[in-house]
Amino acid sequence: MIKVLLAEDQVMVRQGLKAMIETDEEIEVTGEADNGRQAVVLCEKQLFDVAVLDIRMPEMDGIEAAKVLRSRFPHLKILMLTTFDDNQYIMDALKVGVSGYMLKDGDTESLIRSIKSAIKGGLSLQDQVAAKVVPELLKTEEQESIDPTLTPRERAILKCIGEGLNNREIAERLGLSVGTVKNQTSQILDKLALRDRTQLAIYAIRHRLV
Amino acid sequence: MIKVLLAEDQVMVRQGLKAMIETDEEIEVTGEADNGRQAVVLCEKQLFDVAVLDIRMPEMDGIEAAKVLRSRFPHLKILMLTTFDDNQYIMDALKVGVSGYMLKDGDTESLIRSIKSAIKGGLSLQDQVAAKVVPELLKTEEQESIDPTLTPRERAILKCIGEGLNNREIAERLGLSVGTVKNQTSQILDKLALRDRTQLAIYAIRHRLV
DNA sequence: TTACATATATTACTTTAGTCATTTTTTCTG
DNA sequence: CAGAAAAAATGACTAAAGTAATATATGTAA
Repeated sequence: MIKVLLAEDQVMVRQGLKAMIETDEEIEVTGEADNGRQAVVLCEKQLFDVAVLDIRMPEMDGIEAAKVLRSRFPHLKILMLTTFDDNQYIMDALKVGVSGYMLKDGDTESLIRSIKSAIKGGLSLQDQVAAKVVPELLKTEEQESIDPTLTPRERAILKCIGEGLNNREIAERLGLSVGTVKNQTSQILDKLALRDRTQLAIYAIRHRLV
Repeated sequence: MIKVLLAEDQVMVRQGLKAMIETDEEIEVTGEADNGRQAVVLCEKQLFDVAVLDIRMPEMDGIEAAKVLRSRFPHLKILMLTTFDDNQYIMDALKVGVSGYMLKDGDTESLIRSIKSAIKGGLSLQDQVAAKVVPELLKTEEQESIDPTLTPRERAILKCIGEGLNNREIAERLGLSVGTVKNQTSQILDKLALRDRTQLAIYAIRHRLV
């Protein structure tokens, strides 16, 4: 039997959710809370498998509560529930490490499916939510392609610069003389049309060489 | 009626999928292909709403095909189908902009749900897939908190260094003398226990100051 | 007001980075 | 093997970065 804690400040919504959840005979709502703080207190007294938290609650909101619960009860799975598909909320929740994020206007089956999936280590994202959040996450992933005229040696040096090494350290690591490293660095600066190693380091990081 | 193109090299699997998909009376498989190239050719002749592509196919794989289809037929929604939940594949597919990524061992309903969701602009990620890929994407998002002992001025200078400015440029931008900028930089180096401005630039970027 | 802290500036100095012309060494290729 | 091409090294130089001690203004709390 899956024990669920339901935290939601609007009583009617909470009762509706409880009824929805308990249509499944493997799941049981064994705790209810009006806000995040109450949810945390309840978790200290009772054992739950899954906590379903509304994002917007008085006193302590869902994100805060999730953060606390994640650190104190690592095995507890957390599902966020909201009417808003606000990007920032989604990001925050994902960073905390919740097991799912669903909109309240979802249907009974998907809520139940999410609870069961959370137990198995899955992460439930409703399709509209995923469609919003994944492109957002990918933004930081994109990297412009690195200048192809750089030789492997030059790339190696550029990488070292991106790690913050000075010329002597680079020379040691690559088995070159300091003078050679300087010369190569000049070459790289030339090819990339940059001015100094600081700009090279920035370039290296932005192009994910390091 | 939703018109679906099904690209999958194993005939039996393809027929199985077709049967599964067509249990829904709103969806119809109006095209079948053995590989990515054929899929592209078919799309040039016929109009489809959704293309379901196997990742692994001879001649042209699903990712390649997806790339081509996305650029030539922007309104066509693409779902990737695979037996492997390989991280790299998922990333590649998401970067191309597919509308979903599902494992072949999924059930009929979820496949149909994904097709319908794709039409509406959703992005279907099975829970196991999302659980793998989202933490991966978040990795690059994390930023350690910046040293709180830095003064606002020092932060401003650090930011400038992170943009690749030299001391003269920083002095101009902030209305200081070059000497002051140097002194402040020394201060920052001291506080952050770093050695030179290159390492400062790296710090600035990693901490999302720039 | 005194005294103290803070921010900025100045000066003089050392070290590192970067440029450039030239040479040496290595590697490849006919 | 000869000779060209590429990679690495040298040395001499300039410019920029970084250090450190000290000076000057400005505001603020005792």
